[in-house]
Amino acid sequence: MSIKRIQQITGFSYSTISRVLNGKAQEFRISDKTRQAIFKAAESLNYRPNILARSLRLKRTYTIGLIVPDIKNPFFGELASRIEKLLREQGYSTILCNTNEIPENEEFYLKVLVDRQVDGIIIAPIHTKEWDAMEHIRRERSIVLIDRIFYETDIPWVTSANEQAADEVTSELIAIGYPRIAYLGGTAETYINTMRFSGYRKALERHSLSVDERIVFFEGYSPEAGEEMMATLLEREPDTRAVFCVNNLVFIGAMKVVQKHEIETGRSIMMAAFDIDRYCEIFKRPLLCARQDQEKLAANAVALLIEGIRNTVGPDRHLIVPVCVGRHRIR
Amino acid sequence: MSIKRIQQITGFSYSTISRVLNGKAQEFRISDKTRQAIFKAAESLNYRPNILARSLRLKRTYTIGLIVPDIKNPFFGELASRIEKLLREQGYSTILCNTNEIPENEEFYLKVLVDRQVDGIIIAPIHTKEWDAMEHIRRERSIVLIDRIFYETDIPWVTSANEQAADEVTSELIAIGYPRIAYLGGTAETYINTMRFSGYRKALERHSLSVDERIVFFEGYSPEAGEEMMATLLEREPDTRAVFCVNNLVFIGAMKVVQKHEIETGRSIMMAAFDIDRYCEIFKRPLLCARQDQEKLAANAVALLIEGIRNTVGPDRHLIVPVCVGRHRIR
DNA sequence: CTGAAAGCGCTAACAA
DNA sequence: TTGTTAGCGCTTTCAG
Repeated sequence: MSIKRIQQITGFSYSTISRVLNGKAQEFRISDKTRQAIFKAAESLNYRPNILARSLRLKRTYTIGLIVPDIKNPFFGELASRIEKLLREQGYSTILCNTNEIPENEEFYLKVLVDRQVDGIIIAPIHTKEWDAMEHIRRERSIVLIDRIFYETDIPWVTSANEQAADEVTSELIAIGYPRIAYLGGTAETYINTMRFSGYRKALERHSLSVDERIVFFEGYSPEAGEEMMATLLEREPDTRAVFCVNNLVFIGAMKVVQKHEIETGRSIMMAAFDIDRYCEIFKRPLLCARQDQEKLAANAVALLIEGIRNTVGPDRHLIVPVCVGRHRIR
Repeated sequence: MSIKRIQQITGFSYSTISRVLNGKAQEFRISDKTRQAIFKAAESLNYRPNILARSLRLKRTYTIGLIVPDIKNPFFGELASRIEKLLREQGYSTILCNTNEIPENEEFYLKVLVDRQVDGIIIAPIHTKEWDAMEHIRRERSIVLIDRIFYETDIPWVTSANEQAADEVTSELIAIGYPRIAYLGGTAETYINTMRFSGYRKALERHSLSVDERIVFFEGYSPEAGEEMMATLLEREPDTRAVFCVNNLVFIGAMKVVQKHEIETGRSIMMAAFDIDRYCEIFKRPLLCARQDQEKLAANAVALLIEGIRNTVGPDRHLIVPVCVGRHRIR
């Protein structure tokens, strides 16, 4: 009833009012006093356009869906925070979808977002490849993969240089005197795990070392998985000296076990992991960290998404963001 | 065009189709074969209702807004994760609004959510009291405050027993031999800081100790604030032995400084804070932690919100959730 | 048991 | 420069 209300007051028609309110006064050469009058009325009525009606008409909702596997993970927390901010600045609202690493949830949320007619979707998928529903959806909607991507797809994506960074981390560990490095990984077959493990393997091979399956684990990305893997590892190989964790959460879980072990045995273990820069600062122990560039990940994902929405797809729709590998020790 | 399409195929009218599709077949005693036919057509067309149109008509969007100060903070990350899940289970989608601790953003987001006609809003506010816009909004929309609340308001809220927990933490510190405890707090005047500081003060007073303003700081809730407060503290009082941090982030920042200090001086500092249970598990040092019950916070907030939406407000619209205080040391 | 038709609030094509 | 009007897709009276 709102535009109607303005029309009752000012006497101008729907269209004129709509035009003025949408900043098209110039375009339609609407007289200044008409414009003023409409603005005044709108203001006095505290007019707010009905976004639902507009969206229904325009078939654009200015809403995007963000699907992440675990918003509790500070890595995704920061990513979400950056993405949401950038989208907001472009006038979009963000619907948060937390899949909890459960593939069924991912499929479910995708449907929800389509039903809600979001203009686009940014997703860090659990699935490792495009499935039927997704293939269907992306034909009519802008989608961008972030962090975790599909091996072969022409869906735009942005991810980190996971393989290279894992390679660097492993090489560095070898260089500083740890030829035997355990690997605590995420779920097998998963993109992130595959790439990071591949980097780990390549570094070993370059140094004429080979992967020892007894110290390699693919259990999952959670603290619980980390704890379990580390416990099993130390049971099997109590004199482990170096461990590479696939992510921050696995690191957290592993550290629980490591701390106890170090106290009990007096032997220390060198730890390395992705995205533990926050922890690096507050541990007395030396740590090796591969730090993803969340700013670039988020910025590129949003840029690709908007390009998709505006149908102005650039040439580089697949981006790999460099990762910063660094040793750390409190001085 | 979708219901129209079904009507073209089946020949039944809009209303009949709408009724069947909304499960009102029984209510309107629609014949079985009509029902079947409509369902079949819907299925074959892969019919999905247009939520926008429905919302426009019904004036309900099945969307709620979640406003948090900092989604990067794992505390809010977990809270968001739980809230989103519970809402999802009730058929609601969640719009994420991250204010970044900036009051202007809060006001802005509130407007956005109203414009988007969300059915309700869950907010951990930065503002410390109801401001004009908010007062207006809550008349026509269900709002629930979580974590941070307003002192005097009849807006439903749920928060933790902050004062009591801070009191317990402080008493425990005193009991185990630390009569002189520094307090690293959040922004002054803020609800959380006020309550926790009050608990701290009460515990001291009960033990006939008084607050020493030289070791009390109200800088903010971020790691940066924590780092700065801790640095200033140690400059002023290099032989500080115990510190109480207002939250997990301040703790993180403070720990950076503490670690260095301990290495340089050989003197250790007893640390206590809210919501550092994750860290407790991975530090060798003893730690004292007040752990908020996020499950209850989230569940109650959602329950209150839904009550508000359904207009079935119960008697207890203001809830205080107990906090678990515990010492920790890796065995 | 089923249908006709109004209307949610807005935009835009077409007229004037 | 402004107005008329048709719809976007749905729900729901009111009328059979």
